[in-house]
Amino acid sequence: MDFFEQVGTMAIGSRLRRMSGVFTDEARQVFSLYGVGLDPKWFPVFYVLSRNEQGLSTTEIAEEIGHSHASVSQIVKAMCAESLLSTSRTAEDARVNLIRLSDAGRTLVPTVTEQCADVGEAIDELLAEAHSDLWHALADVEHLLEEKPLYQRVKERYRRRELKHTEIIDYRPEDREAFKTLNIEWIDRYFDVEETDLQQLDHPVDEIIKPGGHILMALYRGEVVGTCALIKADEDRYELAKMAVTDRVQGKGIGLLIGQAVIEKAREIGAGMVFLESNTILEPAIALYRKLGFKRVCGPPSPYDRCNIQMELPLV
Amino acid sequence: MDFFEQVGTMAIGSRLRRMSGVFTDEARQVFSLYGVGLDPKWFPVFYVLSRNEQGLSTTEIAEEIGHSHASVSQIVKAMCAESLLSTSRTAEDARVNLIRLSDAGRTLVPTVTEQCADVGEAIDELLAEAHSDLWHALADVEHLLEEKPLYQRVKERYRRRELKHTEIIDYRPEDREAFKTLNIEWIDRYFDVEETDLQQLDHPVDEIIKPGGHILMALYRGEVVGTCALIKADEDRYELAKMAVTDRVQGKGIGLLIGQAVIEKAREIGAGMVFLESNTILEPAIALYRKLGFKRVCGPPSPYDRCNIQMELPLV
DNA sequence: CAGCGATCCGTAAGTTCTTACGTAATGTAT
DNA sequence: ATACATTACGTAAGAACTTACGGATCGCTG
Repeated sequence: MDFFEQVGTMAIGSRLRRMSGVFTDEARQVFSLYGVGLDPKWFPVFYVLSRNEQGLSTTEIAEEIGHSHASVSQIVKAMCAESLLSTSRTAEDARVNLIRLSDAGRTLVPTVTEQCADVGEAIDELLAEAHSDLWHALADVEHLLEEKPLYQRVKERYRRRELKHTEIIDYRPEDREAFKTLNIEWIDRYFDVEETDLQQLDHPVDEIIKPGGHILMALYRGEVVGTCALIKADEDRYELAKMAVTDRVQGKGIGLLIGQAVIEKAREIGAGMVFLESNTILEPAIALYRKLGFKRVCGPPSPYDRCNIQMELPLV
Repeated sequence: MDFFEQVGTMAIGSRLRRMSGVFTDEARQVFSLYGVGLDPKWFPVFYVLSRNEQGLSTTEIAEEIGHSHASVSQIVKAMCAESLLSTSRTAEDARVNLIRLSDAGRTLVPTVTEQCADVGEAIDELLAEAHSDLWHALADVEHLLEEKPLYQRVKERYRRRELKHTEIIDYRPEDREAFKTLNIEWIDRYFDVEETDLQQLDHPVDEIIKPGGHILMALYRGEVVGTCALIKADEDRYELAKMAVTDRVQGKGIGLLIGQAVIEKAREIGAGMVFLESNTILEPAIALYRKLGFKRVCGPPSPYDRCNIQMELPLV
């Protein structure tokens, strides 16, 4: 059982579960000590009902105690079987089940109140003996997780790790095939490939690079997985286009990396601004552009049918 | 959901469970992020096997990760179905199922190791941001609960509370019936009622009080629930006998209270020592006597058949 | 007022453990 | 060597929730 020592904090989930199990077991004993015929799992329901004399609906109880409504429904059913509760449909709304303590249930309140006081004190004593404050630590962690879930924290690290295996390079002659495939792949999924597309995809050097543009390729573990072009519009303005990252490496932040590299490239060559055209149904892409600093603008109509949004990023 | 605020620390069990649920959900996402086909619940098993190249038995894994062997058995079955593990009976003992990672399983180790590192870091970061140290708080509480379980802590309070409703008084004429019933009740359960018993139980005043002894009665919420006699043996020595507490109020510490009162009474009347006779099958009683300070001695044979142990408590 | 989505609830089934139980293999005491 | 307790294991069933689903009922909309 030195498992926890070995894997350390990573096993915090299991550890919390185990500890909660310990408390559950203890609770069982405590409840039998006080001799009220109350199943420990009924306690939360009993408690909220004891301080809501006028009764509560299933959903209200569920929200109050943080269970699902189904769970409350089951507990209420069991407590009714012991005739601790009485239920009735409300007059105003025939859907809601108004639940309240029965007379039998109310007779338990004084004892349960005493029990609460004793248990509360005992736990306070327990927590006070510890060097670190478990109760506040739980509250802290709860808040911190709300602010930024663990998944996101891990993902940041994951990306950082994956980016070490990612490299952005300038277009090489052997990338011609990949440049085309990567783009066709996604255009085809959402739209029809247009003539303008094929023109550029088939002749990247003539159509993009020779006129003063650039093409960057993203390599992941040595393999081409993404691309993005910077097409010269005029002396000052460049278009970010033909951005594509293969599905296989989605979620590693490679899109962001190649986007940043393209903007960096634009700065290097003295561009005053970068613009792009896209479609609002490509939500992740739009989010990425926004993250890169692009703002939506209304410009002249696009040569592409599929575009319904224009964005730009001033560089000076 | 201000339930936790209202019931306070008493709901710590639920709170721990909820938090462990949050971590479990997060874990699910993290595991899918890294794309190893590993069910989060398999992780502990996978982990211990990854650092025990030579293989482990079901029970060994269970002990290591703190699950039941049945749980491990089920997990192993599932992992075998995905051919992540290989199992074989050992040569020395045909009962044990030697479990180890298969080749397929071993190929996951590097990725899982990376994942562990990332998750570990992320959680460390998370915990470091909190003001109180959750990890150490858990460890502290675990130790404190081992030392003195919650049940015991609550019980102390319960008894204290119940003792407020308990009162020890001197024998009154109207207690004659109760004095007899309380004693017959328990003697009858374990032994046969003897002639000596009946003599004293039927004539407590003549047999016990008039010869210089005392009888105390315990009242719980005004009702007689226990009794104990102090019988004069000679000028210096008194016998503690006829101690009985009704089942109904067992566990409230009333036995201890009445015992202490009897010893107090013995002190008052200048006794040099108190002795008693009992039977070792009455374990709770013996434990109580010990708690009162009595030590086992070997004395002259008892007039009661049922007695096989003698104890005494010097008062000076 | 018919139509339709939203809401409330109860039942069923699933999840992830656990305890209970039966079986086969070992140890051990007679 | 035979009987009996012990150990290791797997299966089944249970515990305490959850999610999924479907049936009523409501409120709104045209």
